Amino acid sequence: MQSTILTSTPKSPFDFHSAATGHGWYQLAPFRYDAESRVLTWPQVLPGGEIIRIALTGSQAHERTPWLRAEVASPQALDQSGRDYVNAIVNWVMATEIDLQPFYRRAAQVSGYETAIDQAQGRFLRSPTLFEDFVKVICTTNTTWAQTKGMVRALIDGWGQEAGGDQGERCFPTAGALAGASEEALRQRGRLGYRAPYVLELARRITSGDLDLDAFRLPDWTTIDLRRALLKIKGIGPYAAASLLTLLGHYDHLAVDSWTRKLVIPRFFTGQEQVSNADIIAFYADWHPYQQLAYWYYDWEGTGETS
DNA sequence: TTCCAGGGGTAGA
DNA sequence: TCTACCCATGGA
Repeated sequence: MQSTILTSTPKSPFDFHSAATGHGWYQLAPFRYDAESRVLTWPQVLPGGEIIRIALTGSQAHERTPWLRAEVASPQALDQSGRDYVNAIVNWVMATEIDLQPFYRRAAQVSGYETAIDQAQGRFLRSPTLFEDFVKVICTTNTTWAQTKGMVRALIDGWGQEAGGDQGERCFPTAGALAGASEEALRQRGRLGYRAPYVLELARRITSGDLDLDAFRLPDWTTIDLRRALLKIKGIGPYAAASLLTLLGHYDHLAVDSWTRKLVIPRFFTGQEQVSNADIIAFYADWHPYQQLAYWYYDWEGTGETS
């Protein structure tokens, strides 16, 4: 096993722990996060089929110069293209390119965002591929978090490549691997239930070249067009599209779901009956284009609410 | 047993 | 665009 160290410089400010744990993704396999040592690890298939293991660490909010460090264990030493590939992946996963300063400038004018600013919160951990994020988002719909974790685990156990190592780790399955599965197997063994045809169609469209998820990363999408394109994919509805928009760095579409209402109404609409979703969207309108960050990174716990 | 989880597709209006 | 209805799964 060879070891390669790769380093990069995220946009300032950057806090590795905040970036890793900003939302629940770090709890989903094949990610593993050690909160004590603050190391995020996962096994990764390279385009050539080689399996590597990535261990990420990074700077804390108050360090003068932000840094991200990837320790890569691979069967053979990484060549330049392998290093470039891993570099691109780790920076994508940690969302290091996002400039949070405009959001902080706005947030500094109101209370409730002191923790977010102090701890450099505002990034959302992404999976190495958009396929993985699309599947995981589909696995969060109309179910509990415990079951989401179970579905992702079952997909990895059933269709992910073995990563070696002493704990029987596996990679997240490629689109090709899931495209070859039967719907029945995804329903039962993958625990996807009625989501199975959605994941299967997604995997098959990608494998056939009918759908290129990476096109969604292009910077020239308007949020409204991107959302419209996401909604055309089977299994992606308003909630899932909003989650994916956030992961893709579009924060100017606030998705109001049952959880949003549970947090926002008692805090900002006390005593009001019949608060509509439109009322909540209007409440956040002057945060444009950071509505989603304003909602997500408000210090709900600091106000007695739980999140 | 029944309900429901930070939904989504479809038919029908 | 909106509403009713159905869709698997598993924990409470």
